[in-house]
Amino acid sequence: MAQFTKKAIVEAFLKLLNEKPLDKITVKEIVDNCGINRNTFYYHFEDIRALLTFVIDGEVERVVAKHNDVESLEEGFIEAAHFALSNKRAVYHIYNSVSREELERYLKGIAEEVVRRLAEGLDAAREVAELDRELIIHFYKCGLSGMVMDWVGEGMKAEPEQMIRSLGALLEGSVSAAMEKGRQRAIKKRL
Amino acid sequence: MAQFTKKAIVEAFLKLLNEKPLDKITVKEIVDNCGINRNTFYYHFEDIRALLTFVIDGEVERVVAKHNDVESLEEGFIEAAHFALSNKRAVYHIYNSVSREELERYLKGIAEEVVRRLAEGLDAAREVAELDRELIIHFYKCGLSGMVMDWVGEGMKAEPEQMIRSLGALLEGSVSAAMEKGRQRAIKKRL
DNA sequence: GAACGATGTACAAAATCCGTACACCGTTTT
DNA sequence: AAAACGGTGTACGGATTTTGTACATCGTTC
Repeated sequence: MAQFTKKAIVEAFLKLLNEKPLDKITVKEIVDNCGINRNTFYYHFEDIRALLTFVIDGEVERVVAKHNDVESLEEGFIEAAHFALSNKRAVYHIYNSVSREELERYLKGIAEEVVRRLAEGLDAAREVAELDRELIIHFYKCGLSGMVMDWVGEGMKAEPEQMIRSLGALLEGSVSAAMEKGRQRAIKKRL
Repeated sequence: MAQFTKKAIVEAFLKLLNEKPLDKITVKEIVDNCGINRNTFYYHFEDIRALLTFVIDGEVERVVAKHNDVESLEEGFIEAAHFALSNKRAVYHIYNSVSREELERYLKGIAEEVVRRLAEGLDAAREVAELDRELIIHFYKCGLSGMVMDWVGEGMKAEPEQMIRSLGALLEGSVSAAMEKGRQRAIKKRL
């Protein structure tokens, strides 16, 4: 497995993304930048969009994977935020090259996984109507992804640590509270 | 060119060398550490010794290559010294795992190239008897390699910048002076 | 002295990478 | 308008690299 070539492509891509917007980057540039053949690029990725997806997915995976409790999930977020900060211009260029819709789709995908994990951990022992459960998750998903979207849109100024810690506390507390209310309504309905 | 696999091997090796002495490191460990097949190691290197040589040679090359004048040569040295400092334990483990003879052979190889370049630049226009010239180069070669040897042996405490700058000045001045004396003796002899 | 783990080697198969060539498209130049 | 240019995506054969498996050897351990 020449895992390393693929990594080199990603690195070259991030490097270029720190210099210019996505649509100014060509396959040839990437390829020249890490000294491989153009076909090798196409062997690993369908096109530049696929490469972008791969990079983002990789980051996402690093956030979500193996982070099952709230604390380690926070760690994951902080890691990701620092990655974003150290590639500020890259994130900026992605943010401005990709449509809002696509970005939100990505972010909500992550947020959903995150909230769902949190909820799973919290309401494991409780009974909550599926509908309420989904509604609540949906709400928090939007809140979370919206926050991240705005954070990037506003130039990633807020401190990741502080922001994420307090967001984490908020989530942990209010998700369980909301779930509880949902449970009570579910009980009421049943009577 | 899977240049990247070879690099990964080197990195894994350096990482391990930061943890334990050379003779405690196995091929399997290296190979496991970067997720490749054991044969892939043997495809790139004959054995661990060859890998060690490769690593050192690579460093040497970075020092000597493209550094033709005294100033840029100093830069090269400082770079190498910083590499050594950031891999302090690795250098320490190499230092203690390899025989003094071998180490000196390496160091003198580098030193010779360095001094010879310096001398070439300085006595290009002068006439110096070959014998004297070689003697002088030999002397400075030993001085230089000995200094480095001791620097490592004493735990690389001295500041690289300062050390190398003053050593550079000393070399530049005294090599040319020595060469001059050599030239005068050569003239004397001729009469 | 048997079991073990590491080494170094051999070889065939699989995976990866490269060179070349081609069709396509949008932009720029003439 | 036609030609030239530069980028994209694809195809394919051949070269290079990586892997799996197996084996003989050697020093250590039990």
